[in-house]
Amino acid sequence: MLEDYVQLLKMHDLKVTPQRLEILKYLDCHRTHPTADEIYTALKKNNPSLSKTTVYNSIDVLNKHGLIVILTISGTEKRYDFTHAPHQHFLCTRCEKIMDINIRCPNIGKVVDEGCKIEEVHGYFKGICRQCLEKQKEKNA
Amino acid sequence: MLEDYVQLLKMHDLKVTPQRLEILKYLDCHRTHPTADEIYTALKKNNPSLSKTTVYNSIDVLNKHGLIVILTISGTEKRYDFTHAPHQHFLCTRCEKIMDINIRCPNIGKVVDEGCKIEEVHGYFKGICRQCLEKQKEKNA
DNA sequence: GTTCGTGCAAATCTTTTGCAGTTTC
DNA sequence: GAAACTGCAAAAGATTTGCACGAAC
Repeated sequence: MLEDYVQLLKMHDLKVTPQRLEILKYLDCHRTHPTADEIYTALKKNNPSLSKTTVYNSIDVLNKHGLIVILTISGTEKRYDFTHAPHQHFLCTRCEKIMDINIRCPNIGKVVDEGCKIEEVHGYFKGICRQCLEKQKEKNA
Repeated sequence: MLEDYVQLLKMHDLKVTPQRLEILKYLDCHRTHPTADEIYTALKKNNPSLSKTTVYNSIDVLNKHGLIVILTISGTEKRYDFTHAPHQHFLCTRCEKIMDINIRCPNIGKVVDEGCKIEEVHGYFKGICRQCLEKQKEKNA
């Protein structure tokens, strides 16, 4: 519901603008870790005046308020994730797809030994995804 | 020993060039996760003809052969780490320093459930480091 | 009405590419 | 001597900045 995003923004004392609502909604509905450019291109269709600066600006505030997470698993561009249940990410180095994975690792996030305050935890795994492995198998056969 | 780096390169069937030796040595001796620019600036002092392209080229082959690891914990630029014992990284969002941390997480790297082949594991933690926390405490006092 | 957000153009920063000349093996 | 490496200049790609106008509260 769009009203949910309105509430979400208000809860964080953020001004409610159509652009922010659309970006939030897009990220909530597309858990595919899109780039800024992908968000921009997708939303531009229904809002031709949208600018990339606004996408970056909005991403920045939404992230600062914890509504979205920035992924740096791909070194070349940032990707964005609607904030939801903790999970890790897997990048296939063959097809470049990024997918959510769940790894049981009870110790993650519990490191306070060294006296530092941990606010964000990112588990990034890289390798070859099932589809790509299977494609290779077929090829070899 | 410089001879060690020569052997390391030869073991991987890589041509031994002064630039590669220097870069390897630099990363081995400076476990501070430097950027390409930091490596370049540091090595340029003793080798004024060094080019940034060579730094990037060398980094690329060394990484492809597993001698160094690329860190994407900072979204803005890549950082490099001489390959050694598995460990995780912590980025202080206040002072921007990146440090090694060790987290006991026996499950990490053992995910083959989903049928994907994991080749690299990166644990990135972000927050505020001890020094910055203490600085803040003093300020508040 | 004031504060904050949007969008344009230009700038910045990191990394990549094409290519001629040089080095390694 | 062939193949690979280096370094220059230019290009590419992502993100940021300055600023005028407009929207939200």
